[in-house]
Amino acid sequence: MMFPTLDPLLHSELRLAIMSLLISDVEAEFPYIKEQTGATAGNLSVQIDKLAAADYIKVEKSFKGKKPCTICRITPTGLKAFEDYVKALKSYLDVK
Amino acid sequence: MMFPTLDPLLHSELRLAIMSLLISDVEAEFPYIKEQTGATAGNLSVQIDKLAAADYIKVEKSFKGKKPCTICRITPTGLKAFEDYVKALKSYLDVK
DNA sequence: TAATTTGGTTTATAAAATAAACTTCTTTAT
DNA sequence: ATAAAGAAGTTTATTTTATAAACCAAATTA
Repeated sequence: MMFPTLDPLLHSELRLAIMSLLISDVEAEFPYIKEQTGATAGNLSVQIDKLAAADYIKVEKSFKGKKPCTICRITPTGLKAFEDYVKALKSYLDVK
Repeated sequence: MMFPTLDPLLHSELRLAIMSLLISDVEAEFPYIKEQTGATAGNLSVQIDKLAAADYIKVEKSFKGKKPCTICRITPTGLKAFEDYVKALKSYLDVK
């Protein structure tokens, strides 16, 4: 096949946005990701779980004062996957 | 929202591959697209229909000798959509 | 003439995305 | 002190999408 497969975990608008954020921001809290992506909390929760299950991100739960706080960070695996995804996408986009 | 929405019609591996082919090749026959994308005929047929329904491509059916022949071409609408999609994607990928 | 191949379409199933409903705890207002 | 509202998520249900399997008609090959 001339087109490489696109990692289905990354080929999703919301998950890609999450990863994109985590690459530039190093770490981000749930509400911040929610605000930046415009996603609903439910959708975001589900997609974060999927990324975490694949070890693309790490999720750390703690308390900020009395409130629960969920922090996400990208992993080396996730970074590699993102880079590979971008590379693969280029085969589709660099049409010349 | 800081991430633009990605046209769901294009944010699909197979449909994107089809569009990518049609941009470089101007026109392509069903079996050629099938071979280049590695898709099954059924899947390809469905996805071509969706692109045609949105007027992203035009499908022309004829006969080549005795055999049916399905030719696909991208439309100006499709080209515009593809360009917009690429532009939108860059917001996700150009992480710096 | 029977089996196989070509060129597809239609239908059914599996997987994914998304939203709606719910939970727990906190803060604010009465 | 208590009720209402808000924050921070999770769980579950629904819808959509992708994909494969089954099918069909005509042509070719054995």
